[in-house]
Amino acid sequence: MTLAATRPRGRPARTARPVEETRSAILEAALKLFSERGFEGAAMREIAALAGVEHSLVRYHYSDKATLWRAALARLIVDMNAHMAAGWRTTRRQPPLDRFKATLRDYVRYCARHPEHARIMVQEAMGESDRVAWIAEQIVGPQHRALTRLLRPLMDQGHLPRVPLRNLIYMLSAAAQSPFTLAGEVRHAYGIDMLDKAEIERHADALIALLIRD
Amino acid sequence: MTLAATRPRGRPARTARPVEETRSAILEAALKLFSERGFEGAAMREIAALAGVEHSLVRYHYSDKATLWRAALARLIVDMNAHMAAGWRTTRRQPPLDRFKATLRDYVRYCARHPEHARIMVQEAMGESDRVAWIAEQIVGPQHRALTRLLRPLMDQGHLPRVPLRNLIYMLSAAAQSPFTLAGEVRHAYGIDMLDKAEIERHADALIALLIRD
DNA sequence: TTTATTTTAGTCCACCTGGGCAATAATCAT
DNA sequence: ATGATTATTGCCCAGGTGGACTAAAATAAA
Repeated sequence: MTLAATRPRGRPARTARPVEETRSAILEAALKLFSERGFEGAAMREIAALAGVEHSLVRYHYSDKATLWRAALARLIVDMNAHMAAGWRTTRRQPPLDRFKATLRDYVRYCARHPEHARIMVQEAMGESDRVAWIAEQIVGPQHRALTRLLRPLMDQGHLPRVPLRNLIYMLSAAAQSPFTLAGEVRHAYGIDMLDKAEIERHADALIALLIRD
Repeated sequence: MTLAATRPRGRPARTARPVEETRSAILEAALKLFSERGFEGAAMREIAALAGVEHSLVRYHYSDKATLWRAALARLIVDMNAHMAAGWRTTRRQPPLDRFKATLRDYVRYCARHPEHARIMVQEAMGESDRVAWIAEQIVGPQHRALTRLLRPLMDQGHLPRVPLRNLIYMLSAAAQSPFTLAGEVRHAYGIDMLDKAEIERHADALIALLIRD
């Protein structure tokens, strides 16, 4: 009893964009909506719409909602590692303390560009879902091990406050991320756009001043 | 065509608990679920169930989902103000720097006991909802004004790093909250319970060491 | 060419969602 | 005692949800 002139089923003629572009668009949309509304709050149909695609296609590429979530986060990590590694290489021959300062600044820039990162971490870190375990194992573990190697010698030389490394890492990351994670709040409370280049650098300066003792 | 022996409609005989207790239970449940799953993710029926109440009753006391959310957050603020004000009074005759340290410690304790607070802030701070505006006006504004009055003289005396106050406030709060907001992650990554008394005090020590220069 | 695989879109479903509404006992005011 | 108000429940609804399944064109393989 179909009466409206509906488009026929199936793959449309005139092929659209290449597959990798489609997958990429889906992951990007997923990241945005998961970070804005949480896992349950983000609807797959909405993610599909944002990626300009039908909702069944999302389930074709990523069979589950959970699978989609994991794929989106995996991409986030790859991006972050690439960003930080690039910055790390460009400071190759500098003295360790300067190198650390540059890395901090680089991390602040990353936080500004990818506020979804911290937001998703917070959203998932409480519930009983197995997503927490996945995050802890895939992301937090490696990241903290790397940070420990970086921070310990600096602390031994007195450039950092002498506190348990674990606590320092959590304070450091949170302090770097916070104004960008809460950018909407800052905008409403202060009328300031945290994504402004000058604001980002100002915050990097503040973080360095807070941490480093030289 | 009802065939099962269903309980009759209406208020049940043998009155249950007093109203204020019911309302309180609802707000508590709401706070828990909103913080764990976000505004959209938390279902009113689930909130009701957690409060041991039928879902229509939630809508009787708090007509909207949005209204319920506001009521829950309002209660959170009242609790926080009470907690912090109490601590503030007990340090009455101490020198300002000691008083500030004690306040920091007290704030860390509050963060440990109420991780929902920070989690909800993060969850709402991005979307376009009017809840962000509400938070900025009702919570962030007053809080930051009070903190500014507290921090400025200490910074002038060189007890704090000389950075823009706004950035300092965001870094300070985030650093205090972070390991408790992410308690689930910490548990998975380090096998440590952040709600343990010793861990809480350890983090307070770390925060004080990070901030204060004397 | 024919055939199999890949990538896309449409449809259906059982379930859950927030909200609306009526029923009803408890409580309070008169 | 009676009538209004308060606090609670049960039930209904239109709309949205994730997921299973089908239809069909594009592409690769034979």
